Formats: sequence, structure tokens, C-alpha cells
Amino acid sequence: MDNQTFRDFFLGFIKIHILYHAAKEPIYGQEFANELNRHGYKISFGTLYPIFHRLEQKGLLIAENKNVKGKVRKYYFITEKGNEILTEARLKAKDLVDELFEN
Amino acid sequence: MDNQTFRDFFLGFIKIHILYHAAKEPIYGQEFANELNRHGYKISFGTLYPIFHRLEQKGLLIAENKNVKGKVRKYYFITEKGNEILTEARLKAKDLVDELFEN
DNA sequence: TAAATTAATATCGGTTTTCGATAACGAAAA
DNA sequence: TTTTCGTTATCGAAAACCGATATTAATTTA
Repeated sequence: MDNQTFRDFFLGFIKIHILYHAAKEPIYGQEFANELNRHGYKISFGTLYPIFHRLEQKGLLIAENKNVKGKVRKYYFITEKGNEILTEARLKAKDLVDELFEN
Repeated sequence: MDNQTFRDFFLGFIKIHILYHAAKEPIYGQEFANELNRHGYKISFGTLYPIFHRLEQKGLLIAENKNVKGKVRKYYFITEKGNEILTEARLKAKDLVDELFEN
């Protein structure tokens, strides 16, 4: 599967994963990108950062700057609304994937 | 979850489902849209048809016109390459969704 | 204390995708 | 020959994507 097809199919999954990870513990861009890389998924910062911004605008995440070893990180926390959306998205995602394995 | 968020998260899933359904039996636009509706998912024809076109351009689907009761339908069949991509996508999708339920 | 380094976020501009609305198609029916 | 009807195609504006480049801010080095 070429990269373009991969992103076309899976960028939505990655957005749900952002909520999922932010629900477990605050995340920031570089770290999240690194974790994606570790799993073999690549995403440009020009794509990733605007996604964070939009999730924040929609009220699903909240950002908080934190200074770590002299570098400013923008940590994202999930909101209550974000958690509700995550719960809903998780179930829908499961249904859709389960259906792919029927037959 | 508002419609825009839904599409943002799930349009990729729907693309995989197009391959999945085309692998089971030939599908055409209206019917596929109807089935999505039945499951509560909405997608505009201005979005759906170009998706079919791109999947065809990439060699994952092949189209064939068929005349049914005087109406021309464009049936899409999956190709061998499409089947390979589907198999790969299905596994990746499962992994990603399984991870959403860890913890 | 000025310059360079570093980890990180932000944004730019060109391209692609999305999408509601509207147009076009083609066979059958009127 | 016009109308109807199920269906596909396309339009134009908005949004998203993305690789590249710029910016930020504290620390280290000179």
C-alpha cells in the first residue's frame, strides 16, 4: 500500500487515536509523531499540528504549554466532550471493523 | 458527534468498506449510498463518486456499465490489486481499533 | 553577553479532497 | 418527440493535506 493510499484510509483512525492517547495522558506533537513512526505510520507536522488545533477548536482537547528542559511543549489534554466523542467513535470504529471480518 | 467530525474520522473507514463490498459483489453508487444511509452514515454523491473514480484510477476497482430497467448503472468490481490492498487495510484497521480498547 | 544549538510549534503556498448543488445522461414510457 | 426517472458527472468554493521553511524560547557555548 502506497503512502498516499495509507493516509487516505487511515488519517481518520489516527485522529481517533489522538483522542485516545490524550485520554490516557497528556500528549504533545513530537512525541505523538514519534510514536506513530515507531508503529510504522508517518504523518507530516504540517498535517499533525493543524489537526491538534482543530480538535482544540472543537473543544475536544485543551492545550497547555509546559517548559521541559528549556523547551516549550504544548501538551494536549482531553476534555469531557472529547471523552464522549471518543467513546462514541471507538464503538463506531469497532462496528465498522468487525463488519470487515464478516463472511 | 456532529456530521463534520463524523466524516473527518470515518471517511477512511468508508473507503475501505467500498473495497470490502466490491469484493463480495459488484456495487454501484446509489446502492452503496443507500446502504450507508441504512446504517446511519451519510455521504454526498459529490464525495462518493470521485472516490470511486480515484479507486478506479489506482487500479483497485474496475467499472462496468450495466443497463437495468432502462437505467445505466456503473458497477464496480474489485481487482486483484484491490483485494491485496483490502487484506492489508483490514488487518491494519483491526490493529488500530484493537488498540483503542486496550487499558 | 552574544551567538549557536536544540527541541519544539507554527505557518506558507501549492495541491488535493470534500461536498452540496446542479447538470447531464440514456433508456423507457407517455 | 417530450417527459420521466434512476443514475452518474461535474462545478466552484471551502477545507484539508503536506513538505518545506520559519519561528520560538530557553540553554549551552564561545
